[in-house]
Amino acid sequence: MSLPHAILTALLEKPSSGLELTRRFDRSIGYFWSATHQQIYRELGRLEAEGHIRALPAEQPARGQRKSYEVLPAGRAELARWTAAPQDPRPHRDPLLLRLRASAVVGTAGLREDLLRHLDLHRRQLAEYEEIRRRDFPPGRDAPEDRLRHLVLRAGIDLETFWTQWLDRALAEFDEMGEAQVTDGAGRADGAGDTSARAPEDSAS
Amino acid sequence: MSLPHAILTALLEKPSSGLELTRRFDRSIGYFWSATHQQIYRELGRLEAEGHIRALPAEQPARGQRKSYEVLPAGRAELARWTAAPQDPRPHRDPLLLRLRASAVVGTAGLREDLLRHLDLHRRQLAEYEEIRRRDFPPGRDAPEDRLRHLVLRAGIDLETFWTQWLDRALAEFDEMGEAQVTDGAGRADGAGDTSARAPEDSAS
DNA sequence: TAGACCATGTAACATGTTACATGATTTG
DNA sequence: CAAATCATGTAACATGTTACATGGTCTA
Repeated sequence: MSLPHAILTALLEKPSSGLELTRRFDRSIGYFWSATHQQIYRELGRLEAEGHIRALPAEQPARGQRKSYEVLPAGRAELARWTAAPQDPRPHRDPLLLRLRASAVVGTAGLREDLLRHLDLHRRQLAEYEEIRRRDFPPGRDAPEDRLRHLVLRAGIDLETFWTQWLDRALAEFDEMGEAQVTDGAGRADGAGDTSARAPEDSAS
Repeated sequence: MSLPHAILTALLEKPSSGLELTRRFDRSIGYFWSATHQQIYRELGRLEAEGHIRALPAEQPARGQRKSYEVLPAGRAELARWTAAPQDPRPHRDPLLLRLRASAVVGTAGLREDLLRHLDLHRRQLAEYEEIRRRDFPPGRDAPEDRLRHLVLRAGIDLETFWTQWLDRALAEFDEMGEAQVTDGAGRADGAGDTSARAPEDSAS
């Protein structure tokens, strides 16, 4: 239920064509709500059908011609409604944590390299956010809109900081485990294995 | 591509029926890969069809009868393969950050209460994780599997810590903005509004 | 024996992903 | 004018969500 509202926000900030939106989703908005161009075109169609946006009049016809959209009053009202309505936090879904947990059962083979790769990616993302911060939020601006957007950016910075720190620690643990490491993996995929590998968390009642 | 692997991990830790899995997904595994019972039953069916798991023989017939599953060698091998294979981090999707950004354009009405509510929810989750940590990871255990699972738990703890801190700060900002607050919202949904509300991040290139 | 809950499922739909198609514009 | 790239889309599929259905077991 969020993609249309992400698009409405982006269009209110600046009327755009589908491709422009796609590019902006690769930069700013997409940092916390990503979308592919297929999703965006599909959603633009729906939003137009619902009367929330309209194509800017510029006598452009069919395929291959760019088409810009702007938000209509009904769209703005819908966005305001959605923003004000309470919403529960959505549950996390993180494959990397899942793989780590799986590795406690089937072995850590291959994982370390990918942790390193992720660490690098998160460091780059962090650097990118900090560059944006330097550029767009110099000390002393405090229009409410700037404060709100700065707050969002700080969430991104703090999240990436968390990941880099956590991955550092994870890698340190991997190194400490050293030889004692569970490198089993497919080695005994013959299934004669123990099923005693219960995870502690499940011990709860 | 992760749900089947989450289920394989859970079943390796302990063979279970669909409902038992559902409950465990509400507790431990589900903290970083949630799933409803419908998803779980659908996926159990597929995993069985693929020969990755099998129902434990216990002459239980049709509907309404519990059916336990265990992982077969092929399933364990598939899990090991998946765990070792590199995977890119998936992009974030966070409606709350989106709403905050939208509020820079359509007003902050209603948001503060929901931030408070989220703060409360994250504090509770944090307390729950710390309770699990006290119970299951007393100092001095260092079997590799425990270390790996502890690492995962710490990611949960650190993430919830991040959210509580960030929400604290966000609420402080809201209070500072005070009267100057953008409480507009539907107030001028007549659409005569400014479209000059460009977000700084978009100024790139 | 009626109602609550346990346990497994079906169906319909919404959202997200991947692969491909098509016309327009630019550039060598 | 051929090839690359821009811009908009279609189709098929995978995943996730919501609402409901069905039979079994327990308890007042």
